[in-house]
Amino acid sequence: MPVTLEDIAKRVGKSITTVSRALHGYDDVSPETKELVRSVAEEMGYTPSTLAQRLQKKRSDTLGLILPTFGPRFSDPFFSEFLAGVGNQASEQGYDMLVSTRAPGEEEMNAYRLNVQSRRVDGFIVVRTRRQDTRIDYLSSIEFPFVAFGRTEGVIDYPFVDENSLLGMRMIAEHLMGFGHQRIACISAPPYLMFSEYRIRGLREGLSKDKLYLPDDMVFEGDLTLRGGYEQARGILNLSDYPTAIAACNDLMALGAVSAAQEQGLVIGKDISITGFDDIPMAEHAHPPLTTVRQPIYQIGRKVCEMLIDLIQGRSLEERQIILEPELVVRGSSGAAPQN
Amino acid sequence: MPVTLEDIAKRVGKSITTVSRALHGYDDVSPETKELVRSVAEEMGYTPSTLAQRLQKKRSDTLGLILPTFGPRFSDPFFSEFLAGVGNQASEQGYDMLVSTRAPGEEEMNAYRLNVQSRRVDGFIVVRTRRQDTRIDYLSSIEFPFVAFGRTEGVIDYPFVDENSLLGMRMIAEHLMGFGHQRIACISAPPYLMFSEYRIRGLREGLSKDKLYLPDDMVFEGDLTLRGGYEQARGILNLSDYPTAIAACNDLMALGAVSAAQEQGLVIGKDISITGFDDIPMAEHAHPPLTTVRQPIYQIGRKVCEMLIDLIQGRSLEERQIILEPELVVRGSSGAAPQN
DNA sequence: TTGAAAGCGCTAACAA
DNA sequence: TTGTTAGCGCTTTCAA
Repeated sequence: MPVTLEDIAKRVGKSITTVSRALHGYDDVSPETKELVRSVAEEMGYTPSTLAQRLQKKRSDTLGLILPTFGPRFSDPFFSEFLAGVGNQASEQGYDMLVSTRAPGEEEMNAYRLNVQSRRVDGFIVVRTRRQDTRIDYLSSIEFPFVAFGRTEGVIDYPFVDENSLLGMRMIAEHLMGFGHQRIACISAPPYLMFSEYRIRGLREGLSKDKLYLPDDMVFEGDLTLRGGYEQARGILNLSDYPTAIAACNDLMALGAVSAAQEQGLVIGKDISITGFDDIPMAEHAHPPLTTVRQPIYQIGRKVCEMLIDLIQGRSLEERQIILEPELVVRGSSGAAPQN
Repeated sequence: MPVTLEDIAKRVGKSITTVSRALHGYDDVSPETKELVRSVAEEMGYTPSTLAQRLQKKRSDTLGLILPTFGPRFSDPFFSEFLAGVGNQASEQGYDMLVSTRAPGEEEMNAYRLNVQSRRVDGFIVVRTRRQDTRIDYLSSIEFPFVAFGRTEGVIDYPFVDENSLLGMRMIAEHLMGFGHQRIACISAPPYLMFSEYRIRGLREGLSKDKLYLPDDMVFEGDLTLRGGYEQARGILNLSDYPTAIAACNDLMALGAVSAAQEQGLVIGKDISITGFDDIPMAEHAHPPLTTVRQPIYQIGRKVCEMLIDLIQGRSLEERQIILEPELVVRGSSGAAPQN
């Protein structure tokens, strides 16, 4: 049986209240009592029951994070790194993190509702935002604390952190055009995701500066996985007059595309250029290393978490809506457009 | 303010006790009351306070999972998949999952102790076991429920799930020997990890069947990351008379090794064979796809979680110690040894 | 079939 | 400086 305040109280011959206050360092307890209580608590190996503390304080000191995933073989390096960021920040600030995975849909919404209503978490971190995002609609409507990683369509009045995808893809466009590429394909993300639009638009806008166009039939929708990138790239490479560059909307798909191109005997960065987005650790160590746009995922995780805790504790955020400027990382997977 | 039992009690003009029993479907409540209570609860949007329930039941209904990670750029596909398995099983059985990341060491042990003593979790899942594992020593010594993924040195009397690494690497050895490889290097895992020993030993035993040897200077210690595999492989390829095959102890390092070899202009599966272990999703989609040993990571996660819940709920396990037989997956990264 | 009362372990307002 | 009391929201004996 774990040691309780009562056990200590009995041992030192004081009331539970006094013991509680002594342990919290309140200064309306005599130094001697304080010292006594502390040493006895230490000796008895006392640790307060979080359950009891939480019930009394009416807080769970817990942050919720529901990862949107499809199928069992979930393995997105992006999420693991984000998770590490959130998790480390949370534990530094004394918060627990409740993690689960759920495919987008009703089940997912139920998970949000259950966690809210049963008061299991004090706030949520919402990742991979959608153009119309029922999670955000719900949390906003009940004024439940949350911070989003990403934006949604329309006017946004909730706190979020996002990277400037538009600019990121514009940089990719300029980079590729600088290499003389004129025919460029895009492997995009599912259109219901907000960043999908930003990234395609960024690419379009970038290309238009040199009077280049990205026709709709040069946009191939991928599912953000390696396999998805691989499959879309195969489709692209089967075209009679396939493009000289492929800009994928995340690194995983870019890596899949690299794989498909190599399978056809193409030399990446020479016969064809392929770019990604995110700069996951693997991007640097792929062969050839991937030209991509860096998002400081771990740092974003920390930041989002910190904002959420501020929100929960009623502090006002100095920055409520943060858009990070991306950084182009040029590596071997992109090069001069082939002449012919 | 959330709806409480008391609110409902007032509305229906009954006692809190009766409401509680009605909602739990006890049959010492009249059908009418039961029906009334239920509809009112529904209408008022009642959800019980987990905090209160937990305090009263003296259970947290929460499973702990502390991922051992080094540094911020944590992105191990292996863990994400395992996490998904554990998480899905947990939520199906009504358990929450408390996840955190900690580098092995004192901080990590403190996290275990804190979670135990503050009664934040009912049990732990211990991953990536070490030869001498203080986490397991600690949990065993206080008889706290846990299930390990992996084994430790010596006699084992705790519940675990593990794959047969020994056999897995033996299969790799046989596979490579079948292709005529005679000089084989190993990129191993940090030696404090238990599976590191099994895998090296498996490789050794396998090779010895054909009277081949794995000298100590052909074992290169990697850190299980892409970069680690890359760096060790570069070292290996710098040897004047480098081996014709590299057996890495996990897929991530194998992929790093592939990258290093390709950088030297080698054709994988022809000039040099490289194998992995785990069969992470990426293994299939790498170029060339990776020959490896499959571990059903997601399923293992589910199983470990299920066992832990059985343990917590006092059921006896039908199988307390499970060793899964591995499956060799032959793909393009391995082939006939080059002649010369 | 129902309710009163106790208690899970803690914090905090108030009184002494 | 300390203790008494109440209460967080729930479950569960015990008595009616």
